[in-house]
Amino acid sequence: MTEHGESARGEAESPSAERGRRGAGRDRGHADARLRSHDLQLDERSKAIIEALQHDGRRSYADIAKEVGLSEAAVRQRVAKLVENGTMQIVAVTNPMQLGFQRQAMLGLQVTGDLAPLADEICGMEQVDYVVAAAGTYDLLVEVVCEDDEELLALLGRIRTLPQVLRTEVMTYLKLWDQRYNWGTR
Amino acid sequence: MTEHGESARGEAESPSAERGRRGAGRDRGHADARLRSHDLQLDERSKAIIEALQHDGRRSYADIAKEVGLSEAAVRQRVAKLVENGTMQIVAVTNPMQLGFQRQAMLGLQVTGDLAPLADEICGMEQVDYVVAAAGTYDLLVEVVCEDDEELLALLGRIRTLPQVLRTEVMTYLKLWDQRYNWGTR
DNA sequence: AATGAAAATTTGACGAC
DNA sequence: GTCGTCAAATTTTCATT
Repeated sequence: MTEHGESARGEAESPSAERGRRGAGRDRGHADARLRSHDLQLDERSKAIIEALQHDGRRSYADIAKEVGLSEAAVRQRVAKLVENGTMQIVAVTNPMQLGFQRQAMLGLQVTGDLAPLADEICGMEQVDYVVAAAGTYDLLVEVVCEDDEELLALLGRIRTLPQVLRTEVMTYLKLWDQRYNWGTR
Repeated sequence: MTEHGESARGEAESPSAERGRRGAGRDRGHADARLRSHDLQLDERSKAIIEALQHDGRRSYADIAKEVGLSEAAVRQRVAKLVENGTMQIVAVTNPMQLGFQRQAMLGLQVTGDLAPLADEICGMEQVDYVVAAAGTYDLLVEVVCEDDEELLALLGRIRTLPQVLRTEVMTYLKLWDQRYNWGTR
């Protein structure tokens, strides 16, 4: 079944399906904003389904069904809906460290001018995995993942060269303590 | 993703399976550090497998096999190994916004004393989804996801009350631009 | 890594609540 | 609209090479 595979990402283009928290796909605005957060009211069983899949995205529907007290078909339908909604997506997430990316950092950028085009340009850089506009000291927060210091240095050079970037602060990661993705079920 | 997540930061039970990037699980130290990043050399087919699963974590092995030119069994074995290693994990990631968490922020903390116990305590707060020790202006970067401003305010109150926290800067998220999780295959 | 057979799961359709 | 049952198709598992 390529299917469910497909359906799962089928809409890859589908908005929220594209991202979870950091590390999830890359969706930006939600294309289908039909469903607003306040419209969503998950019952306990859907939450349980999400929790199960947050632990193991390939767990069988039958297995989950037994756990939450629904039929396999019901679980399947709910998962499909959650994915269509963009409420959830099932994906592989990789470990940068294990893959040889040993230098991660958060960049705090103070910029001038229109944020959108700048953000787009920065998003286009392959070492960048997270770009968010913020209110506070920095206008843009950018998380980057590099193989080593040399790559980070080169990246900083490119970013600082951008005309709109006034100041760049580098917050090098020393140790990652915690990271979660269990929204909606806490 | 304990895998990469985990390996990155922990060895949760399944290491990387527990986290991707932000938003992935919550692994911290890697128990099975057998595999160090520099030991890892993925061939093109494993990369292709990872890429396929990054798009759709439930895609069938048979389907992937056709695409990468391996047998189903081979794909399955490689995936199992990648997950065991903590290089990758397949999980559901949810969209905070869609689930009613409309206030996200990055907190920059300046602290004193031993970082570890403080980081652990902050990790224990349910609104916290990402804690990283950094070099720079802030000792600790904490990403939080709240339902609303009231919850954020309450959380800030708790954090600022902690004896070790000298200063807290709040960088409220205005717009999420990009978020990726395709490490290892860029 | 690949093959083949057995077991389990997913899929799609249909009916019921 | 959501759920459950059922049979068919597909996939996964496991032993084997």
